[in-house]
Amino acid sequence: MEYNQKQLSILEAAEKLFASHGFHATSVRDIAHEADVNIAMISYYFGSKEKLIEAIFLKRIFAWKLTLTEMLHNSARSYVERFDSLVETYVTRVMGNPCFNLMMIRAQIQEDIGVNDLIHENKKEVHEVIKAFINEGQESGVFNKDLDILMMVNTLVGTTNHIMSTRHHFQRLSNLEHLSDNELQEYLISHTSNHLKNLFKAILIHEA
Amino acid sequence: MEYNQKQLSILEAAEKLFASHGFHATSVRDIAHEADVNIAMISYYFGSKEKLIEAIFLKRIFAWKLTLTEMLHNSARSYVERFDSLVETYVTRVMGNPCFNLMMIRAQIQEDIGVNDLIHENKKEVHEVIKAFINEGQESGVFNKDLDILMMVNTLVGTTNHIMSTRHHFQRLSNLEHLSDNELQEYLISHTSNHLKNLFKAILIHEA
DNA sequence: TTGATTTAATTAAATGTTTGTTTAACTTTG
DNA sequence: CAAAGTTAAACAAACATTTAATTAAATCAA
Repeated sequence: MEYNQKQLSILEAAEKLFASHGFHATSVRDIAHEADVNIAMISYYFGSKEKLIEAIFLKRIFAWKLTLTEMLHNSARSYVERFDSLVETYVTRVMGNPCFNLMMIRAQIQEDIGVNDLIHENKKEVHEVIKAFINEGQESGVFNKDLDILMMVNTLVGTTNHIMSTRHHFQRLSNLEHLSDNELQEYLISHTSNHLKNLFKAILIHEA
Repeated sequence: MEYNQKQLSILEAAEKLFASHGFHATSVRDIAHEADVNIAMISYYFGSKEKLIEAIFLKRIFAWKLTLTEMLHNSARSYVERFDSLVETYVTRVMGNPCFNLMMIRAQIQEDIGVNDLIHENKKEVHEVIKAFINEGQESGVFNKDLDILMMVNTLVGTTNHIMSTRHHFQRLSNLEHLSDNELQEYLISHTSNHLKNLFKAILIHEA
């Protein structure tokens, strides 16, 4: 799990190219060229194109699970604070790593890329953690009963991913074409997380 | 725009394969085999693999724009009824045509497939129609002011697409593995559209 | 520290498939 | 009998991966 500079160049280049052109449309030649290494280095270090994409996923998924669990178990903060922080952290993470998250979306859609089982296993664990947190908040009387937690998670993930993956359509539709990529990213983080927090608060803590 | 049986077989096979394996991972040989036609027929009828995918998009997009406009302009129904019908019709359409919608999602993510401009143009028109409808509802006092319509549309589209494209993950997480594909589809249509209607109603017609 | 020897890193070239598209011959149809 | 439909075979280009040769780095006894 420890990579040298050349391996990191390959991982970064692959993530970028897989994200914008897709796994199958990206040749190992393209990756080697983008990373400025010889073609054979990819087989030498990672074995194959398939194993390369697996390495990318394993690295990121592990880190996210850790962040999430620590955040929701932080009992120093109120349930509402922790929920807001969940939304904001998730949105920030997706908007901040568009390349990786586009890869992830594509891998879930595609049935033939080997990492699908890995992703499902991770989804399940993440869902359990969030469900446990919200149930705890319900028992302590902060959150409403009768919440469809799975649907809420799907709204969080679906909305955020959709806005991220079509952000340039969004930019044009909002007349924000004067913004730089970084400015757009900041804008999307604040607007998306505020929108979602409002939406969820309406069913989480207000009466029906 | 009028296709014979052989052309329809090709279109259907291509839609299915592009959806599950992606554009680049699907060879014209695969399509020819799935459609049970000779390889050369694809070039003969559609010119190229690129023009084949364009034909698929043009056919579907035109039909959806027509349905939507007619529905929202039907002044015999109340604003709330028309809004509910918008949500329900959209969800039904996405869940009912997973192949095509997976293709659409992928095309938006991928920058190199030629249909991206076509999709953006369509998105813009659809957004204008929905915006005009909601503004009308606001002026007649049915809907709240200060709505971020673009964010709402992104939540509708993002949530629905996400649930559709990860429906088998969803099925496992909900312990619904005993359902057939058709039963699952029915379940997803009703649950997703009810969830979204509730969510939107909380910010559309209830006070802040 | 030196020099011998092994290991790891790197390369250009070659390998054998698979790709999208075309061709030229053949059959069916109006 | 010409036009449209259909086919198997052929095409060059691009593909992922391997090979064999070369260089750099590491190891270690003297």
